[in-house]
Amino acid sequence: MTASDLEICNDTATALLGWYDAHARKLPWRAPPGAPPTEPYRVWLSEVMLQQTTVAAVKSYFEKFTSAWPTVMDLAAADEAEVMAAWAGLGYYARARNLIACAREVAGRGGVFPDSEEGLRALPGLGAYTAAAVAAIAFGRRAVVVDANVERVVARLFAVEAALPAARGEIRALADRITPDERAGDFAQGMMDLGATVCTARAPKCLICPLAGSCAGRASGAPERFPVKAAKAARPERKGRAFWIERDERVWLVRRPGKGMLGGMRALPDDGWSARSDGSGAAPLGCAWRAAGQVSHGFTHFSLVLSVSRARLDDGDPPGAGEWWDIARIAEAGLPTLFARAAARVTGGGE
DNA sequence: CATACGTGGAC
DNA sequence: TGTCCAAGTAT
Repeated sequence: MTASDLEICNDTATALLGWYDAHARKLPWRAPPGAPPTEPYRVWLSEVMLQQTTVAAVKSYFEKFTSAWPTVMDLAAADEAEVMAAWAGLGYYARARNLIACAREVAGRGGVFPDSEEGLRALPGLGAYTAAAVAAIAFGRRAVVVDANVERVVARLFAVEAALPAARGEIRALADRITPDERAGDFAQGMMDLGATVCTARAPKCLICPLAGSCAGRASGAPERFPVKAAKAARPERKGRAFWIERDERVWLVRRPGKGMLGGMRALPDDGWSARSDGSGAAPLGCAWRAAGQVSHGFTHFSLVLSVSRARLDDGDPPGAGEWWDIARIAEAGLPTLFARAAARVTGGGE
């Protein structure tokens, strides 16, 4: 990098930090600019919750988790089923499984998080982004923090023509160039705030952007063209069935296998639908089923039309392993949204 | 490098 | 209404 390049990068960091000082969003897990950092537990918890998830969706979950489990030691000692149920509705449930595993690993270290990016990266559920974010935000380490916001801001700033995901390496190298040695945590959060509120995916607000003066994307006249993205595959539509089995004001719930779709979560019994294929259509019991409606649900890589059937089982064994759950307390079962919607078809609650 | 993995909001 | 998108990680 030439001396003049270096100057441009320093100016970028300075402008971004100045903007952050004045415009930082106030968030429950965030220390104000310049203040002592939030404790590592809260930074880590928020970062895991925020993976592929909007700030608005995370807020209530963050409050719920920090109230129930104020420290990483509390979370490590928590009942797994309670943690999974508390996560219900937030999606990407592998995060919750990894959250528990990570808390227990940290508890084994006396409740102390590693303070280096490399040490953090070795923990379950912490990839390149989260390890860098926690190192920078909680420990003030210089780390190159690249999430979707930073990718977009950097791709526009430098008018990166290569398409994602192949452009990841190039964008990361550019992000490295503009990351300052000091205040790396504020810089990272400032870049993310800028991406979330100014340099937005659609209709970027270049007129109020602190980096507009040096932005190649803006100079090109079409900043919204960046980052260039590869075309996505079409998502198939699958059909499946779910079964509401009722006895004495209770419903039969199962727990899904630890891995795969909705892994580890409570659920209604179903007919084995998956991203790869429709369900078998077969009911788990030979009894009088009544149709209770349909739920259309979009997942990331496929969409599902789920037909809900109900039956009363007054005597005899319910199918497989599971538990009878009080219908009046169905909201506390921690059903993922798909099954919560299916249950609502029967109970009339929610939708 | 590609794929599996949730959900809700914006347009 | 359908499509895109969001503070990604694991395999």
